[in-house]
Amino acid sequence: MAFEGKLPEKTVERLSEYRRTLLNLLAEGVTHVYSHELARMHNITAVQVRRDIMFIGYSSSQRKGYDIKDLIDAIGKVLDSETGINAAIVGVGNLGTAITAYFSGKRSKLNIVAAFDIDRSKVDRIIAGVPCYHISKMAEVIKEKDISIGIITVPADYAAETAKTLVQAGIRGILNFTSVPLKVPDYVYLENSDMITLLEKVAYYVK
Amino acid sequence: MAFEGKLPEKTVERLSEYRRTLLNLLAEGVTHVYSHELARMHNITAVQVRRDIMFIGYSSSQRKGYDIKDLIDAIGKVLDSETGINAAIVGVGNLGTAITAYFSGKRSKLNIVAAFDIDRSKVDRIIAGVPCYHISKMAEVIKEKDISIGIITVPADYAAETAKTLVQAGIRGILNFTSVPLKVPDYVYLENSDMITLLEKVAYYVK
DNA sequence: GCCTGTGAAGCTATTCACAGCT
DNA sequence: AGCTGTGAATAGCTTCACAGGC
Repeated sequence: MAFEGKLPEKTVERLSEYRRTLLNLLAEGVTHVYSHELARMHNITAVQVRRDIMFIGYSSSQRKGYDIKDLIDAIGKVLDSETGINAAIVGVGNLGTAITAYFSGKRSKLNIVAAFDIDRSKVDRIIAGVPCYHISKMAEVIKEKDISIGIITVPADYAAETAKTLVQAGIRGILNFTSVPLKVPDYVYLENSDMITLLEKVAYYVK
Repeated sequence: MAFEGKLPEKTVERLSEYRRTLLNLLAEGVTHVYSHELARMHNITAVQVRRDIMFIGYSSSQRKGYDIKDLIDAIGKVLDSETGINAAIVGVGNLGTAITAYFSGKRSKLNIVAAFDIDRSKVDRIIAGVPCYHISKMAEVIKEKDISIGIITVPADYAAETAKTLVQAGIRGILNFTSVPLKVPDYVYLENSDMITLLEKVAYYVK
């Protein structure tokens, strides 16, 4: 019966990863896993896996490892919102399209339900299963569709104003794929993913 | 005179970010910054900035803040390889194209010099300034062009074999954008960036 | 015997607090 | 007076070591 405060960031990330592995295993007909198996698949230690699972308050009833189905449910219980969460993507370039496509029909509790772009040729079309609106409609559509997460994949020059519009429209979380550091109020959760930094990091350690 | 062991991971990431901000400031004609200014621009504390700069052994000579040009050089001295580093991207879909485009002509010490895909319609063309080869040529081109970093943006099903081929071809670092956890030998530096996990993380904290 | 759950130790990263420079 | 550089303290994360269950 998982009921706890906030989990460590790293644990949240890994739980998301475990879950996908577990779903794959389940699809292959596997019913149980040991912590050391899951660990090996993720290149981490078995203790780490057990620690993470401990955080969500799940316990394996058997000694045949964790019951995969139960574990998936337990992870869902802490990671997912009961009501479901809607996200929108702003910037339907290559990156935006890639991310949208990645998601099409994957999750049930977390969905990209709208895309926005300035380019009139993209507007009013369906991109990877998601309807695309003109950016001038952002605030309106966000409220209408109860969207709480904004994914920013616009060119750098538009990043700041996009973030501002999203915040004003009442978004609660932003996933920023631009290299521009954004300013958002405390109540908005901001996660950055900067490819240039990632590549420079790899380059540093390769050197 | 920066010469030190290995920097903390987070410091490496932030240095990369500082550098881009500093380059922008320089382009605007600014010559000096205080740690607290740089900090505000990145939503972190001034101590953090100073600590990071301390790690690279740079000292501001003046009390007018850090000399931007000098600081950029100092960061370059630790982050960049003297000889330059070449990278290749495997998988020229939307994501691969986006990343390649992001990089076109940006860095001088770090360049994407080749792209690979199975799709014959993409092969032998120039994608965002980078020549695209058929994946069967991977090992050959990697050796020929002295490529030491591989960026994986292929569909999940091909991720594992792509990594294997890259490693066998002598790559030293991998930047993995698929959601598949990869197995690589110790001497290969692996960095993962998983959009699904990032989005689920935002969803968790928004909830 | 082999696996899980977990207190305690160890390590990494951030923040505090302040001395020193100009 | 206002900024930088840094030892010391704290917080966050991972690993060790082992008790307890089948």
